[in-house]
Amino acid sequence: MAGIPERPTLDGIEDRWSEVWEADGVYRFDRTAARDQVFSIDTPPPTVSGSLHMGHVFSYTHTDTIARYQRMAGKDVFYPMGWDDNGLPTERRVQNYYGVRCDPSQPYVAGFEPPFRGDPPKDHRAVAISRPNFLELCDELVETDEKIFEALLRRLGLSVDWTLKYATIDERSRRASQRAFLRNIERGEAYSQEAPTLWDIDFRTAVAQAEMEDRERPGAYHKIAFPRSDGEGAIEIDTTRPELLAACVALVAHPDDERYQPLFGTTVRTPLYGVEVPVHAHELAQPDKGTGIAMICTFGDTSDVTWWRELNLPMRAIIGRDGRLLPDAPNDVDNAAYATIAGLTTKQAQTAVVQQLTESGALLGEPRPLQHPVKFYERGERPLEIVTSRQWYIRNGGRDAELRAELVARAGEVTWHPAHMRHRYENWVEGLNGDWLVSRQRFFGVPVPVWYPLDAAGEPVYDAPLLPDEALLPIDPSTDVPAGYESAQRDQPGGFTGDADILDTWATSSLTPEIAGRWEEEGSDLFGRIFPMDMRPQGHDIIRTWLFSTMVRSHHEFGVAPWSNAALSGWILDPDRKKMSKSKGNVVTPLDLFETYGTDAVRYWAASGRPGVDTAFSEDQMKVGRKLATKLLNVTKFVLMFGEGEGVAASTDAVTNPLDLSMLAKLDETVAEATAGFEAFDYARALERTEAFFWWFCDDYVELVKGRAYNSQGSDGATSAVAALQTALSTVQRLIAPIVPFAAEESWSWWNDGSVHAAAWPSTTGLGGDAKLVDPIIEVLTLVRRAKTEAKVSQRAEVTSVTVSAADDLHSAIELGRADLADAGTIKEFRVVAGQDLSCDVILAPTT
RNA sequence: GGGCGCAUAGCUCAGUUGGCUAGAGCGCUUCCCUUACAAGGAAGAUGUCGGGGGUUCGAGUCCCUCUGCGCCCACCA
Repeated sequence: MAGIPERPTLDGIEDRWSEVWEADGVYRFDRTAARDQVFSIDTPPPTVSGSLHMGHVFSYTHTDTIARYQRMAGKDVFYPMGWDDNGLPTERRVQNYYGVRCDPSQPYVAGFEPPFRGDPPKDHRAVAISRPNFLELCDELVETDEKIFEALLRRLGLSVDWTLKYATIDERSRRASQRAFLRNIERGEAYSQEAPTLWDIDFRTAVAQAEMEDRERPGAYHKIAFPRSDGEGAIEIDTTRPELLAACVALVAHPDDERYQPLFGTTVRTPLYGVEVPVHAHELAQPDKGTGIAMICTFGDTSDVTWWRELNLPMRAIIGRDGRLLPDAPNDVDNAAYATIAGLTTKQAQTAVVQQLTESGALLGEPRPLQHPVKFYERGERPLEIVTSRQWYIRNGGRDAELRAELVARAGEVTWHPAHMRHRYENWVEGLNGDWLVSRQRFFGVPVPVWYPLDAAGEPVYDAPLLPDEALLPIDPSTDVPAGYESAQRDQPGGFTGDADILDTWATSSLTPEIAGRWEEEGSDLFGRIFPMDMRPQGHDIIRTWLFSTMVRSHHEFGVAPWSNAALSGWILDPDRKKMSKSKGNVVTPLDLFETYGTDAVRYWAASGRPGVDTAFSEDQMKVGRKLATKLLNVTKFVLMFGEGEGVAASTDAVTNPLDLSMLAKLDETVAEATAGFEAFDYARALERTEAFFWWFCDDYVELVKGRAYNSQGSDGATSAVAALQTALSTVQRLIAPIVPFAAEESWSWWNDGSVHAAAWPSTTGLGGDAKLVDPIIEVLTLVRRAKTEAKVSQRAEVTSVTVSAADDLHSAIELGRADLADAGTIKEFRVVAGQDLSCDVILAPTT
């Protein structure tokens, strides 16, 4: 117990209490707790590729309020923190930060010093470094970034147990990721396949459907004439990608389209290249698009893939993995014509092809510009291409209706907050059109844990991958050697080769419950105590990635949904209702706001955003939060002045005055509502109810009974008032603690031992007072205040007499408040007379 | 094209199963240094509850419909 300070202040309480909480292990998870005593949280590991922003502060605060509530409600809270540091975002940051790029053909340099540490000049050309050197820099940068993240989240007051920290690149994560993936392979849930794949030409990796997004880009329709093989004129098609003409394998129109029905089964010749291609019918073709007949190329977009597959068309690939046209034409394409565009970028090739078509007369009219959506990797800068490559997939229902239905049904095991977020999940799952591509041609990630035997010709036998023993995990197939082989046999005919790819970052972060819970780690029984988890908090934008992928892995491995509740948080919006974006320069750093308003105030703003609802960034709300925190300190100081230093754990037995009981009845309602709010993961409602009571308590009730508490009406009245004040104070401090943990702890510490965050969640007093009894009395107080305000005198000014006119049924209540009102309003004479609506005749004492 | 959400005071939002004259905070106006708090306190003004129709004794709340805004998905020649 710290005692009451002279001048309560919020300054510095964050650092002070953070240290105490850490030292006392207030948030430490008890690993012996049984499953039904535990509340486990599948914390979203932030991507370690930059800085934490207000969106993080917003949603992490939401989760923390729930964690704190559950802890006070008696649960042993499993609240870990992780860092999502593997994958492309980190690689890109390393490239930009150090001015390097990974080139696996480079030799390792021991003790390598990067050219820069932070902000290389714009004209700097990235230095090519070996994969091990690159990975070392990844590790280095991630370590410093994570320290900064941890400091900020501690400052935010998150009640995480920092001893449970993990990172998605750490050894345990790699082990869990590889173990789960191997089991997917063994059960047939993961497979590798050579297939057309969405490909980012800058990152030079395959990407998944979930990571793809549309962006509006300018383009142009080009009308091209394909001469008919029978010599009867030409077929005109519109295309936005004339550069793919050499990759054309067919034309396609809708089967019902009478314009083209006579031509189905005939052939045409491609301009410039003279390749004979058939005219096909397919329902996917849209008669109202362009000329109603399209050229199919391998591959211009995803519908080309569909047509190519369903119409059994040949392959004429011309785009390489670097986004440039391949050096050699496909087999049956005139290589002389193709040579003029070989090696060009798609953009350069388009210019060249258009010029050639114009010269040959095959281009009809001028290109017609248009804006159209183009597919991008969500982190990419140039449009995705489609190339054929061998990749690993995990089955997610995209090619299997039965599995899809099972995954949709899993949503029913989860309570969604807010409920409509379930639709987004179902919508996504039902719209899947392919399995989950998990391999990436990148470097900083969990290696695909397989090798392939090489046949006599040195070709990999992909159908018979060599899998490691689980006990040896994690492995790196580029350095580790499969059982039964010698290191010298690597990449030798008859030997083996390691899979060079890594797993997509989601393939690991989809296992956060397993990673955090030390799934199948030797000597740990933790997982059984925390899984399935109670809560998955996350942004609604990653339902299709993180939420869904976690569901897929849990479904395959455990046949159960990984959590019982999913809490989806909204976006932060600019005050002008636009989604907050970094480019607009309107991003305020969290630390500045913590300094300006105090952490509690920022948390207050965050907690006022209802679950799942986009919320405007508002410093005004933070000011209100700061007021609340300040008020909590001040009213605590005031109430404790009456306790003679020892009013701790006030007994409600002493509360006898009906007004005090009425206040406690209101408090009981508040406790019930706040509890119901938190139970439903609605921290905003809990806050709103608590706050409404708190301000009423401070502004009205405390003012009303202040005099009595000062002993103006004898010791029984004072005892009742003080006991009621203390009961309410103790309760409010605990109700508000999940939202403003620092001010709550500070004020609690003045008169209690131990942390408020380890205290029991308040229960109702059950004293059965009449909550409404005190209302007309407060109303009279307000009328007296109004009279003074209108007379422009101090509230302390003396009142000669007050005549209250009120309906008969209020008289007894007002009588009960007579003495308190006289004190609070400095009223000499107080009368109650019969009347209709409540009104007051206030006669002020003459001022001198 | 399909799905979901939102629309209440100048602003940000509450309004839970339909029920007294529709609420809060911010902002605004006026006043007050009052022995917890002047980085405070008291009081006040402000609404065709997006439009139209329906159910009902009664609709911000339920049903239909229209409009506007936002998000997700599909389409992408």
